Amino acid sequence: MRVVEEQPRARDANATKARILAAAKSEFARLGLAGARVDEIAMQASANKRMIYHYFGSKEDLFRAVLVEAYLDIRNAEQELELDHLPPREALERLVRFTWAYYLDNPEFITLVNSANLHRGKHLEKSERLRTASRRFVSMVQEILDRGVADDVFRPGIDPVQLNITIAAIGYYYLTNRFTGTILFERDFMESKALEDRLAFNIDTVMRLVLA
Amino acid sequence: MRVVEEQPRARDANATKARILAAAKSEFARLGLAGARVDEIAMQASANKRMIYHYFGSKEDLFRAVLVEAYLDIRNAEQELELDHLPPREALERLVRFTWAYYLDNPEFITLVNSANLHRGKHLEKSERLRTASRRFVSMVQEILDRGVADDVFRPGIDPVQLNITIAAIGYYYLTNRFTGTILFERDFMESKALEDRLAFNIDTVMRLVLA
DNA sequence: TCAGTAACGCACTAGTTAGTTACTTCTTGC
DNA sequence: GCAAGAAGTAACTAACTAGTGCGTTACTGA
Repeated sequence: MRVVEEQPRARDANATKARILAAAKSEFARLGLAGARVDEIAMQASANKRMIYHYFGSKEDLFRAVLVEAYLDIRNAEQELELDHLPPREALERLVRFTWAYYLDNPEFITLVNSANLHRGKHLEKSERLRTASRRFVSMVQEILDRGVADDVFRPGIDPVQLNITIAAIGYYYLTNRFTGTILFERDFMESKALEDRLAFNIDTVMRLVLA
Repeated sequence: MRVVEEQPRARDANATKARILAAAKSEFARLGLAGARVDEIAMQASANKRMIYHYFGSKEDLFRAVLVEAYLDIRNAEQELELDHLPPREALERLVRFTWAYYLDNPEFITLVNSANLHRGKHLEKSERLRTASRRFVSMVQEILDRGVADDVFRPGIDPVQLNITIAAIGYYYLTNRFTGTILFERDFMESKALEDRLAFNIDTVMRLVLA
């Protein structure tokens, strides 16, 4: 007698791997490496826990895979900006707006990076793909700065890495510490007016930093 | 027969509490709330685990106590700066230098704040002492800005909270993400020259932001 | 001086957790 | 059409972990 039954899922290694990775990203972002539970990741991925060990080897290696993917995602998004088609001022402002929007739209990126650094970066070692992507990103900013200096709108001698760090910092810090910030400073950090104000302040900060 | 024996420790509730709190701060900073182990904290404090539950109630309440202490510590240090005796420019530069030095000298503060925010601030709720301390800090910066505007060295209309956040951000981000930063940007973030450069860049950033 | 109380410690428990064993089921290249 | 390997599953384990029960030891105030 054949009653209504769940179909066994079509077998698809790539899809299963992707579901595990997505569930892991969400759980590691929400609870950190130590706080996340492998069983919970398996459940969220609608996969068997054994599959996690089959595809990724260990909890730490899964975390490693999540981190690499998260970094490649943001570096890819940055490349799609095509800032070299814009005048230097517009290009830089667009980069500041993009960075801010990316953190807002991908809050798990921030907590993953925090977790990676809590563990002193040991899950990110020697990934040549990441280093290449970062190099390309720094060159992109360097080029904007060079064009700005040539046009006499930016002052010379600005280190593109320091500038990058600052652009990231002024958005990242506000968002990662929004909970303690909201409590200590008695204002809602996530209210839309507050977000607007912060973005405007950040654009102003960066422009005053680079303008000739 | 009395052989050589450990003396039972003199009983001192405050000392035991303080040792537990110090050990907890170190462990929570190093491993996060989920990663820290109550047994390890007890061992590091040379205390019995039972004492932790006696004095603090639970692992989460111990974490709460560590966080409140960490915030009160930095706010107290800030108050000792006595910036109101300095001309506005010097006062602001001193604040930037202080913030940077505090993070460098108290790296556990940064990871504790990150952990507090990973848990969405729920361990920091409704501490009136902290709110009072924060208010006093914002007033301090507001006063520097006001004096600067009166002296025509600072431009008017700067929000002291936004300025505070930025001053914290540009130091905090660099240091908290120094591990991934070192890997991605292929430079040692903690080398003394790198630290100097970053501080100089940050002072420059803040000055360009506020100067008239 | 001694009873009451606070500090302290041992040994345990109930529940969890990363990782594994031993198996079945599906898919694919020949 | 079928062998072989890959995908998938359930049940298990050994180690761990927050929290506790219950007893002992040192202070302290009356």
